[in-house]
Amino acid sequence: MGKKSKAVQDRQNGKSIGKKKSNANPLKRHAGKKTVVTFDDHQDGDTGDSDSEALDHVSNKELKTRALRLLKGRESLPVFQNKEKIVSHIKANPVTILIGETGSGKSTQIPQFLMDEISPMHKGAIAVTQPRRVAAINLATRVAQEHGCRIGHEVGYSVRFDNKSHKTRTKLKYLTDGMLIRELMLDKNLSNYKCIIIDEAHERTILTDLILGFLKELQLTKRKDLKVIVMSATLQADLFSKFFSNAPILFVEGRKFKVDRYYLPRPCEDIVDSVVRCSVQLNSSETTGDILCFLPGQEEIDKAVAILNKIIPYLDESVPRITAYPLYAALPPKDQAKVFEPLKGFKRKIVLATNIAETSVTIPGVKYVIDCGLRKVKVWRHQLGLATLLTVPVSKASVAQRAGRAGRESSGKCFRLFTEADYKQLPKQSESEITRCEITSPILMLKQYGVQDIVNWSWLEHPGKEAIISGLKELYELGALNEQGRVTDRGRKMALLPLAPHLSNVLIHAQETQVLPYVIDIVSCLSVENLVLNPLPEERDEVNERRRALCTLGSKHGDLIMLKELFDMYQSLQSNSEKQEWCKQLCVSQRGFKNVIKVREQLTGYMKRLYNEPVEIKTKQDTLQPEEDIATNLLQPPDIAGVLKCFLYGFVKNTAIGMPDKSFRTTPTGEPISIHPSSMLFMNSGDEIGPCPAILYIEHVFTTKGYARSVSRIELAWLQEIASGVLKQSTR
DNA sequence: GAGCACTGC
Repeated sequence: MGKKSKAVQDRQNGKSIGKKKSNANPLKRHAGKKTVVTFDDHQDGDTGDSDSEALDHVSNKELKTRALRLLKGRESLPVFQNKEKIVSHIKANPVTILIGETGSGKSTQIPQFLMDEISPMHKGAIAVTQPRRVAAINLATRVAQEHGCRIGHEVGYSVRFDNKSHKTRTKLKYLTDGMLIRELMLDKNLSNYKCIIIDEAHERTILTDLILGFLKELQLTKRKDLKVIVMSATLQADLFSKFFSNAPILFVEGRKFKVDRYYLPRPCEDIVDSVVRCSVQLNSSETTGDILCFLPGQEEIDKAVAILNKIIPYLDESVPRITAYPLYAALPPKDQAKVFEPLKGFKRKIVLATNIAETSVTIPGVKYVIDCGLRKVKVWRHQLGLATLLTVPVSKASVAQRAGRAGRESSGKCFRLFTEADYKQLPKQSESEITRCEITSPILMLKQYGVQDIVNWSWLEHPGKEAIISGLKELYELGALNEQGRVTDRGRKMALLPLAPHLSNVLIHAQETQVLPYVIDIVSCLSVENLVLNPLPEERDEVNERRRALCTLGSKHGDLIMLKELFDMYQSLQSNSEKQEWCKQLCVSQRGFKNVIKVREQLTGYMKRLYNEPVEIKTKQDTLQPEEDIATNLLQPPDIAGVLKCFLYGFVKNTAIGMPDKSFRTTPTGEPISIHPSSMLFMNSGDEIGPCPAILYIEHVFTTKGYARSVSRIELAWLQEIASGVLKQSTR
């Protein structure tokens, strides 16, 4: 059904493919000359990424044949059998809540049904949002194959730094929820779309929650014709249904294998110990299949791996040889990749992972799951203005998701390191992001969109009045909102930058004080996660020493300046192998630095547009200098003051004053705060410039005590200069 | 003397 029309569409597109290629790669490399980003809704195909169309040599006929071959597999998916029912249901209702279990094929098939079946009278495309980039790219790639077209034509995707979609030609677009929010800001009515599908809505990310609120309001006002489908894997259906005035719920069962669940007869005392015991026992009793263990954090994982490695030599010859792998986000990508390598011979993988393996990473070959039932979660305290990192029990939904990891390829077993009674006590769902995070950025988005009354907006789940008020206050203090609560010119700029409002403000000040080229590098580094990695305990001291020796300014002025020094050094290295070796030596992520370059290009483009003037960007040649020169030429001490003062404009509240006993107390509340051991300034004796009179930090996290992360040394005079200015503004 | 997980034209 509808296959013929697809073929026709493809033939029509055959011509434009060649044309596309000829103007596909004009830009890149020379950052000084071009702007990658524009503020226009310019969705044309890929913007010149060199990996563009690997399928170019394949004929349209061949694409069709390949699609036909995939059809059999599609037809066996559970959603396919219910196609008629699903489609007629969606046609009849403005909002459909679709509960599809994993393996039902909902994310790939339903959008394709709608592509064929929604009346062509309805102009516009179908958008499918995903919380993660890789998912959006993978789904789009798969669906393009099934549909028999090239990626970026009828089927495409749009994620940060990578857009393979066409404004008019693309009929089905997979995008990250962040990208759809961006599109909403530019086109408040989403007039290019006839249907929006929100996938993985049960994950309840802040951005998905926001989109659902926007969609509800749109449907009530300017887009009564807009179809909305909310897809969710587990039971949060009632919440979504109620939110969309009791929209009907559709269930589609999945196709997964049976997973047997086992509980402990009584609670365990030490989860690391229990995980190790359980996996070793499992290794002796079961012959095939790998083991995936969920532990709350890096500390527990490293411990468990160390214990397993000690035990391995003593294992009986008759049982498979164990290889233990840690898996968490802060691990260098190379080590992360090891969990995917198949083992040869009489061997078994034991992967010890954080929550990363619950949704983001799927490990093939897993037949057994050991779940300690805990995870770490960051909770923002609005009253205190700091984040706390807590170890908490997971939800029933999470526990089910984790167990499901054992039944992806065949039937499996899941061992829960808690009692069945404890299981029954678990909350149904985890606390959603919107209720536990800082929401300055979402509030600014809403304001910029034109929402006046934030408290009474159509929140899927209300973040709480307190959170909204502290967010509004914060935005006012940053100069993003005026006394009437309206977005200022500065606020408009801040909303357009893909950064937290605090960092946007830093960038704006940098522009105003002519230090943008330095500051933009540091801000880019800060917005890339896991750039500076944590060395393993045995290499920790060496790595710290190397960093200290290379970053001479950073060791005096702190982590922000260190980031700049590291980035300059990275850029100055010629060959890839040199870069690789350098990254390894300093325990920093090469992939991270590649992202820094992308972020910097994007931010540079935005700043250029915002100020309508060229921003001076150093080309490779400008930053190419030996390490000594970086210290002498690139950042002179007066510049450092100027650079750090910019950060003070975004983070005045994140400052602490040095006490005579070398401890620090925060300026807003006088709480004690310690410099995090990962900081350059940790154990800093002050050297020739004396102990820090005050510090500025990007993050304040409470774990065992209050820690300042990404710390810089500042002078009391700067603090007085800037704090009084900010104070004046906020008390006016 | 320590680091849950995502994401943004």
